Amino acid sequence: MVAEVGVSNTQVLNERSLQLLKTLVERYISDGQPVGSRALSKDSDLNLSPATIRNVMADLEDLGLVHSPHTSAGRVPTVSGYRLFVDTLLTVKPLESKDLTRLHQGLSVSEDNSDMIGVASRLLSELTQMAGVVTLPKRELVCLRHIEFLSLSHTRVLVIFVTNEQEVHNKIIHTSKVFSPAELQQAANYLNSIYSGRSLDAVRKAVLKELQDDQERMHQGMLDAVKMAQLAFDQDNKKDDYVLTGETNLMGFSELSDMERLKSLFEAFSQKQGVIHLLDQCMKADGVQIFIGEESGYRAFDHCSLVTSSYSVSDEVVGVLGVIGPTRMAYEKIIPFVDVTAKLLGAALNPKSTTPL
Amino acid sequence: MVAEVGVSNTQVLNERSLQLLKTLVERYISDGQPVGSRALSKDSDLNLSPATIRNVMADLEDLGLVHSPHTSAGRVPTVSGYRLFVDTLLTVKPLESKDLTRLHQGLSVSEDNSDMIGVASRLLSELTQMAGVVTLPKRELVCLRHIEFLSLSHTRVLVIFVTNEQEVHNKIIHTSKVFSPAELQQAANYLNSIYSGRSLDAVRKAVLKELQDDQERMHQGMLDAVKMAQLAFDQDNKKDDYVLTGETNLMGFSELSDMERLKSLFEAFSQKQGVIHLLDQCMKADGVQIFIGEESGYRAFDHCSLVTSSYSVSDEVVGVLGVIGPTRMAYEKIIPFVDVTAKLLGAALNPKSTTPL
DNA sequence: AATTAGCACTCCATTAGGACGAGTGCCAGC
DNA sequence: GCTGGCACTCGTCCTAATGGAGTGCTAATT
Repeated sequence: MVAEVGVSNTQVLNERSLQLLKTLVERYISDGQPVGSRALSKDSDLNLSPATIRNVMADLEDLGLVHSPHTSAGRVPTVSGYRLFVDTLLTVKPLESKDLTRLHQGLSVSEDNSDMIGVASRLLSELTQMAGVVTLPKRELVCLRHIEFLSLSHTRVLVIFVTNEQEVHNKIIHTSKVFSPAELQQAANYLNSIYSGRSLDAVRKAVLKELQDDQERMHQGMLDAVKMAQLAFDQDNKKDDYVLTGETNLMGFSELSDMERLKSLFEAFSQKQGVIHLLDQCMKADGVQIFIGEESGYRAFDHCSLVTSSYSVSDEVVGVLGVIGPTRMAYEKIIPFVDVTAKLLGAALNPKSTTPL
Repeated sequence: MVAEVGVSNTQVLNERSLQLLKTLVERYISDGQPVGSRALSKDSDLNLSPATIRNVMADLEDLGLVHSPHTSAGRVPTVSGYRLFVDTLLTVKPLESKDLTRLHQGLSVSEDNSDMIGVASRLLSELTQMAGVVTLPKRELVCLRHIEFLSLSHTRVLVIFVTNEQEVHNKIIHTSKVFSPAELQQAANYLNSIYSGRSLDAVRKAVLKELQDDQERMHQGMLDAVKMAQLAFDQDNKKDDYVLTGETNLMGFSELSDMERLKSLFEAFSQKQGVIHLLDQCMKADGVQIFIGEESGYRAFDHCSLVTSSYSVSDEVVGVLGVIGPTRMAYEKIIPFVDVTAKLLGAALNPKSTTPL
C-alpha cells in the first residue's frame, strides 16, 4: 500500500505531505476531533498558511489517506492513513519506567506461574486502559513433561498430563477394554520414558506413525499404551482459548458508544472463535503486528485496532498477546507495551528458569 | 414491607387497588411506557372511569408503590410496587412446552456431564434472552470420589481429586519432605479408603481433627497422608466461581442503555466477588428468590433484577443459578424457567444416575 | 511555480419558539 | 363514592434562526 502510493505519485507524497499527515494523525489521536487546516498550520513547525495546508489536504484526500466527515469539518485519518502512519511515520516512545517496573514485577520468573497468562492480560489492560488479550500457549507446541492414567470406572480413564509451563491438563477417554491400575501405571511409565520432553504435536505424530507401522513389533502392553496416548492427544483435543480482560475499558470510548457496535464486539468476544482465528494469523508473524479497523476482516472489529505480538518459549512461538482498543489509540505507546510484555511473558514461562521435573 | 402497608391502611389497599396495581405492572412490563389512567381503565375489567383510577393511583403513589416520572406522564411501578406484585399478585405461567423440551434435551442425564454448568447457563440466557448465571457446585459440599498424588519435582506434588460431579480438580502443593512415587501411592490408597464418598468439607474437618488428636496412634505413612490431605483441602482452596453467559443480551434493553450504568454492571460481572456474595445469599433460601433493583444492595445492580434458585444434588444445596435482566422483566415467565432449570440441573448432576466409580 | 489572502459557501450545532398530545389534579355534580 | 369537565403541566416534535468552523476557489503576491 505504501509503496504503491509512493510509486503512483512521488510528487504529491513528498516529505512535507508526510510530515503534515503525521501531525494530523497525532493531533487527531490526542484530541479526537477532526483536524482543520488552521490547527495543522499552528501544530506543524512548517510555517505554512492554512491555505497551503488545505491544498495538501485535498491531495491527501485524493489518495484516500484522510477523509472529511462533512464539508465544513476538518480531516480525519482513514484506515490507509493510519496504516501509512504506523508503518513509516510513527516514532515509538520508550516505555515509561514506572510501567516497565510494573511489568517486571508482575511477570517475574517465579515459582508459581500457573496464572501467568491471566496476569499478563491484566497488566496489558490495566496499563493501557484498553482490553488485553493473551492466548493460552498452543498445546501442540509445548513439551510433554509427564503423563499419568487414572481409572475412573470400567472403561473410563482419566488422563493427566503436565506440560512445560507447569500447566496441568486432564481429559477423560473411553478405552476399548478394561485396564487394571497396574496396567495403566505400566502404560504411563512406557509413554513417559519414550515421549517425555517432546512437544505434544510431535508425540501425536509419532503415535500415529507407530499405529500405522508394524504393530507386530510391539507387545500388547506397549500397544495399549500407544492407543491410549492416541485418544488422549486426539486432534480435536486442542481447544484454543484466550484470556481477555478489561473489556469494560472499551465502553468508555466514544467511537464505541454506539450500542449496536458495542454489542456485536462483545458478542464476538464471547463467541471466541472469530477472535481466535484473528489471533492465530498473528502467530505467523514474529514481531509486533497491527490490524487497523476493517483490516481485520471482522465486522465487529471495524472500529477497533488490534496490536499484537507473538510470544515464545525456548525460541518457539507458542502464543499471541495483544491490546484491543479504538482505531484512535496512542500506537507509539501501545506498541512497546505489547512488545515488552510478550518478551517478559515468554521469559517467565521458560522452563529452563523453573525447577526441572 | 407488604405487611406494613396492609396494616397501615387496609382501607386504601383493597382488592380493587391491588387489581389495578397488578394491571399496571403487567402493562408496564409489556410496553415499557408509563401507564396512564385511560389505558388502565380500558385494560382492567373493573369498568371504572379514568378519573376514579386517578384517585386510586394517587393513593398508590402515596404508599410508594408507583411513581410518576413527571407531571403529565402515566405511572411506573417502584421497587416496592414490583415487590408487592411478585409476592402476592403474580400469576405464574407454566413453561411453554417447546422451552421445556429444550431444557430437557440440554440437561438430560448423560454420560458426559463435564460442562453441565455451562450448558445450564447457556440455556437460561438463550431461552430468556437475558443473562444466565450458574455457580459452580460448592466444593465443600460435593463428595470426594478419588484422590491421587503425583510427584512433580522434589517437594512439589500434584494433587488430583475427582468429585461427585465427575469434575476433576488439581492443585500443586509443597511438601515438607521428599516422597517416592510408592509412598505417594500408598498415601493416596490410605486416603481413598478412609475418605472416599464423604464431602470435601467433612474430609477437611476430619483431617484437622486427626492432626490435633493423638498423632501417636498413626504410623508415619498415615501421618504423611493426612498432612498432604490437609494441604490439598486447605480452606483458601475454595475459589468460588460462576459461569455467566448472554451478558450481551443486556445491551439491548433501554433501561441499561446508559453507558455509565452498563459499564459498572459489566465491571461487577468481571470482578465477580460482588456477584458471588449476592449469589451466596441465595443459597440459604430454598426455592426461587428474587432481588428487584436496589434490593440487592449493589449499586451496579440498581436497574436490574435477579431471579435465582438454589440447586441441589442428593438433597444437599450445592449451588445457585439464575437470570439477570432489567427490573422490567416478565417475572411470571422467568420464575418457572429458573425453577425448572434448577431442578433439572440438580438431577443431571446427581451421582446416583451416573456410572459409579 | 509555489504560496498566500480573501471571499463565498456549506454544513453542523445550538437555541428558541410554537403546536400538539398525553396525562394529571381538582372540583362540582350525580 | 364515582364520574365528567376543565385548567394546567410537561415532554416531544418540528421549524426557523443564528453563529462558528472549515472548506474550495480565485486572484494576488513572492
